[in-house]
Amino acid sequence: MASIFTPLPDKPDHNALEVAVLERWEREGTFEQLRENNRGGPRFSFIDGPITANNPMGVHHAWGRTLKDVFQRYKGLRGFDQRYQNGFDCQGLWVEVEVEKSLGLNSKREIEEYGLAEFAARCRERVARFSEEITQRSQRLGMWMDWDRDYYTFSDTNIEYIWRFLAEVHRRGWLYQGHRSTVWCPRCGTSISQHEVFSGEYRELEHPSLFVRIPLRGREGESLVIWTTTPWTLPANVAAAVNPAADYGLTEDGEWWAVARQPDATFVRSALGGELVGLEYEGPFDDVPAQDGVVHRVIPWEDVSLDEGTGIVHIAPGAGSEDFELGRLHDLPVLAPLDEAGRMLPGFGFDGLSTDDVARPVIDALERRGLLVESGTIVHRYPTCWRCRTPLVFRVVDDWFIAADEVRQPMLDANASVEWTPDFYSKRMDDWLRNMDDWNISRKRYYGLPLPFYPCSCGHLNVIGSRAELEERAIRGLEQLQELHRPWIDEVVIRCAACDEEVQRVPEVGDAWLDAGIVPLSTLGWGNVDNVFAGYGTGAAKGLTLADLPDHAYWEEWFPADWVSEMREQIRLWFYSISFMSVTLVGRSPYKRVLTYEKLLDETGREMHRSWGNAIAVEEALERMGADVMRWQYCSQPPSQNLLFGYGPAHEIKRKLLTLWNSAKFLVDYANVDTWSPEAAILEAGPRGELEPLDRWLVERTHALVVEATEAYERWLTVDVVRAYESFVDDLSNWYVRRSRRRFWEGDPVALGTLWYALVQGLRVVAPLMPFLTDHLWRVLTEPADGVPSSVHLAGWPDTDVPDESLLAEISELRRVVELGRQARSTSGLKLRQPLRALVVEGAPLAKSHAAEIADELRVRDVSFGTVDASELRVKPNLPLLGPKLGKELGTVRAALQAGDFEELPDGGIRVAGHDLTRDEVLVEREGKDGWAVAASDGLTVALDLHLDDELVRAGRVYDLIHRVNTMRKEEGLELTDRIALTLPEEDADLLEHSAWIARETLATSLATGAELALVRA
RNA sequence: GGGCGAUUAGCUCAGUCGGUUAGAGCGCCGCUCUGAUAAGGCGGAGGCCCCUGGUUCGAGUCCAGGAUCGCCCA
Repeated sequence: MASIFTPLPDKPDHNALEVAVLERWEREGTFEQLRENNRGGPRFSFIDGPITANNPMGVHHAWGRTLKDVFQRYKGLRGFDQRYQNGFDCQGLWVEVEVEKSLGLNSKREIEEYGLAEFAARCRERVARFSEEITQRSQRLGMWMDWDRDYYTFSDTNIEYIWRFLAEVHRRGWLYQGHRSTVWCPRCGTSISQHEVFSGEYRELEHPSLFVRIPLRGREGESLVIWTTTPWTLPANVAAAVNPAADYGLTEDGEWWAVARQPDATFVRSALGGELVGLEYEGPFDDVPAQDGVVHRVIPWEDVSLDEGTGIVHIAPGAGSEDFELGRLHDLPVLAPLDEAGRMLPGFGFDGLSTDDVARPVIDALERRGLLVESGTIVHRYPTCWRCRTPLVFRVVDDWFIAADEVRQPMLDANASVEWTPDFYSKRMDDWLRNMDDWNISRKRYYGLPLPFYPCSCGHLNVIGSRAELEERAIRGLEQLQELHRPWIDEVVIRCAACDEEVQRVPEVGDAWLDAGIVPLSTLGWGNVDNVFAGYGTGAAKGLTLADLPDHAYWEEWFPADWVSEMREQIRLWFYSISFMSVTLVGRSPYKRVLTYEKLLDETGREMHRSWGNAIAVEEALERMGADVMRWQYCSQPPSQNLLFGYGPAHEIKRKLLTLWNSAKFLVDYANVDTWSPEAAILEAGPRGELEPLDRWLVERTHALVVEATEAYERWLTVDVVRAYESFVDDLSNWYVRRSRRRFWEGDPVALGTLWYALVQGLRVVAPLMPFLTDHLWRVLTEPADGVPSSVHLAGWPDTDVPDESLLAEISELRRVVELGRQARSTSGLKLRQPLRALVVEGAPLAKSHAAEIADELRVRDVSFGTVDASELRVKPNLPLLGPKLGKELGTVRAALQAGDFEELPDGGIRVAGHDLTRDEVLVEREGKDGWAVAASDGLTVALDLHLDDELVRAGRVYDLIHRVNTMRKEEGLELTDRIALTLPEEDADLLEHSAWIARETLATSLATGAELALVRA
């Protein structure tokens, strides 16, 4: 006879199962069906922060992508219409650097020799390749997205939207070209913006540590001592800063130090910093041409630290950002010593040397002239480039900036309306916004957003806001403009709006966060007149995507996002840039809610690094643990903490999932034996027939799960879904199934129906987290029932019936009784196979109706509820009741109770320290009773009668015998249903009075006695 | 220096509205089950809940100060 349910193997093969489910989704168009079902439903707008299509996807990406998928799936189950648009970040420094590496180029000069058009082609190829790879991995992870309609930030459409933003920024007067000190990567040859600096790593680096004497003019024999870790900045020195409020002292050697820095020194003279201000000194490299005419002065600076160095700070406005700001304040000359590649410019005495190479000659020169007080090294944290890990330097260059001051408050206001998960991140966003500098948007590079700035020699800055405007104002170059990228865009020359002269574009490209930041406007068609089918795939994105360019009405519907989710560092990156651009253009936050999360580390808590050998590749994880297990691991994590990811935790999860699997397998196996099959009606109405209390409990327990899980999803906390579900499975398996085994062996349809209901409802609740296993089990469990959706993902959300709390409380009290009973048994030294006569329970009124279950669970003949007659009585105050009632008196009462200084009243109350307390106001526990095992906790006491008689001992032997026989059955390889002929040894002949019992439990068709215990298949 | 977090068992973490003997998983020890078996169940050992003050009848929990760690900004 054919099985009703497809039998399940002993354990799941996650990888194979997931691949099969993926094929089924594909074959049956499951995702398309879901979208079709939800079309026209309420909208849930999610906007995807773009993933860089530049490298393979990592397990840390898989975390974020899992969360995105989980909540879209949840909303899908709840009937929400969604866009499911994935995004790729496609241009900027990150792509360039990887392409450079793969081509073996290592400088800007080499890129230019290679040719910009060719270089751009290689960049696009890389994006095409990795967007495809990331798509495949994401699909394997179970991510449901509209994969043919991704947005690519290098599309001309996206670029045009950014132009429009920049034109608006210019119109408001926020755009300026700044001659400023910026953080610079000497290898990449470009500046790094404030938010990028901290994306790079601070590395422990060893640098020189120099104490240098600079002689004061007009004060023979007196010098200031300064400290620096960057010798290359010394030739650019123009001033020395002192803390005006600090004490300085002159040593016997004629050196000025902050007193705080030389606590043990003897000073021949002392002065406040303020008194030193204005003094002139000889610079350390006055002889170099760049220093011609520079007068070196002492200036005041409140921020001079007295915690390190000498308390006198060397100032080089051309080589440090604070120095530059101070220089402006005090009108100091700016000597910029470095070229684009971080090498010393002519005129500083060390032509062409790198910042590292210059250290030695500088030290030697100082030494020679007797200016070196001390030379050593220091290991300190130093910022490095976020792409190539080269240590960064400061350079004074012309960069383009967007002034942030006017948009700061509106952005703060917008953030005030955003709901953050976890909520404290809102404060971090505020902090970032309050401190944000002007946005450095230009990069002196090649493959990126072409900044549409055309500064004319007449002084007018032309900013082009669209391709149409460009075409209208172009004089030449349009014919070869295949896309809005270098080198083609550089050939287009326009006419100046002010003076009609020809103007060329600046060579700079834009910060990649402009590309990602415009997405809430560009992908949704803000301000666009007509929907353009497949209209987003323009320029470099042509052929990569079929995404539409929607019209403005669509934008109105889908903006702002109901929800976005990215990792924490996106606060200063994507959350910042989308907010900046949306607040500027449309005056409001582009998202209403955010889920953000911490960092992914290896399972021992170390960062993952390929070179450390502890990185886990996505493919390997998918194969070895499977997508569901990965996803479960991600979802188990509170988002405010680092996730420790690895195979160890994965193994634990597999074991937990095995409990679920076994519960399902248990149902399938016995239903197949008993030819029970489910009906679709159970899904909505619950199990049918005469439900036992335990069945009703499982139904309510299931309702409680649905309610808990729903609340957790609504709070965007997957970890609470996981906890709720794991506890549910534990209850289902270790209480319901274990308590109900016999009913399944007997084919009880009510038990089968109840378990089926609980399992299937449970699957629905975690389907978003674990889409494969749930759908596989759903299919196996629902196939025999007509009219059930073909996939759990099409089944919608279960009704959130309010669970019957009183029934749940009843069972939880029952379980406490059993737990204490087990504790009592374990202290008694009598094994569970030995039945006992009696158990007395005190303090568990709710469990009364479950006496039979308690008896069975603890293998006790008689369970009674009443007072345990024990030698010791322990009474404790019921604090939540007595605290408010007694106030300060509570201490006295408590002490008296503890000391045993009380008397029992006839009604069960307690008289203590002049107070009559009712039965409810105290917790009574008892212990110590001869011949009994007593256990107590939280006002609940159980006492187990340990006296044995012949009848009990014989019954214990029967249990032992049954156990031995069943072990033998298994060893002989008998099937569950095989019948046997059983022979008992002569000495057990007295057990034959229980032959019916023995026969039933061992499936024996005949019992006899013989020389030894034996069985044969009947 | 400013901001945001964290600190609970050997490890990783829960801890509800302030309430009685502070929990779980892993690891360790012991027991048990043998119709989940490279599993399951039960029990045990293992805690200065970072420190100091305060509020309170009562503080792991609330408040203040400090320490240490992490992150963000100077």
